[in-house]
Amino acid sequence: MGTAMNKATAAVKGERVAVICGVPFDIDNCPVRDVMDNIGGKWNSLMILSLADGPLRFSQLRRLIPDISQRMLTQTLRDLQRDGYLNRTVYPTQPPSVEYSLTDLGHSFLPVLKVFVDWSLENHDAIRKARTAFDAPA
Amino acid sequence: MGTAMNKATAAVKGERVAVICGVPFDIDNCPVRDVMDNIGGKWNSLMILSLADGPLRFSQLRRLIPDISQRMLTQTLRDLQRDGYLNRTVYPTQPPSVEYSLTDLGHSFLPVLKVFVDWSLENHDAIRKARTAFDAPA
DNA sequence: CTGCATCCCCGCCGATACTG
DNA sequence: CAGTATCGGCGGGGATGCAG
Repeated sequence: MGTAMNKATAAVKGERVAVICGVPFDIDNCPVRDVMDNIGGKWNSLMILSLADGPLRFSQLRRLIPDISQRMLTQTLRDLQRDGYLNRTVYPTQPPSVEYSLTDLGHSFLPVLKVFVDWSLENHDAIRKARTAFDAPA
Repeated sequence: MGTAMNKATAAVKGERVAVICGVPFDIDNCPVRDVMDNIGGKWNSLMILSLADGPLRFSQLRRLIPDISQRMLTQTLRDLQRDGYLNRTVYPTQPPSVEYSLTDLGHSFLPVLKVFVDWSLENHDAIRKARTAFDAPA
């Protein structure tokens, strides 16, 4: 869900806005899309949920989410920190330990995520059924 | 956010589950991830919102969301139909017209989306500020 | 322990052209 | 009007190895 755009179209169009449900959507700088980019990644929402109950260190997160690679763990954490969801605190021990915790912004997002999680759990079966029905040979 | 996995790792691992916030997350078949895949695409959520007020035809959607290509419009609509969010009704006129509308599942998702949209609008500035602060040269 | 660098595959998405 | 087909770029994300 990138906001990327080549220069040609960028030069032609100017601030196209779609008004949907009374909400103006700036196609080129859409808040919804922007947030979706942040938490739509493979591990991002899981990461925020993991820190809901308190700070965790890198290796703790690694153990909590068994299937993530170091690479993606590092990258996901950096992305979320960059967008203000996470704090990163380095303790100069030997060897060093790094603790991650939710910011106020991160905490404020938890209820949103909860609504999403609840709906997903409740409707996942229906979705899977719809999918297999659709894929069934006509 | 694909649930894809090569056979080697699939054979090795068996039903790893991470318990986060009291909710068990089946890493390999995670409802949250599955739903996120559905509506995390570039146009998907916008499409659902567009149909919130009532059914629309293909060309109407095209006009409503000016920057989408035919290809992505078709594909997005098919994906959402496949997962049960949308109905697709063909009227055998000349030339044919096709109408898209939300299913019950699609309607039930609107409140979830609204929570998400509201939060995004409210916190977009904070996120952008966090981002530029993070990107600022140390 | 925490992280970065590299290689590489694959799927999203755009642009363009063509069909009933 | 409502699609389908094809090509191609770009980025997400996994595997592996190295570093402080």
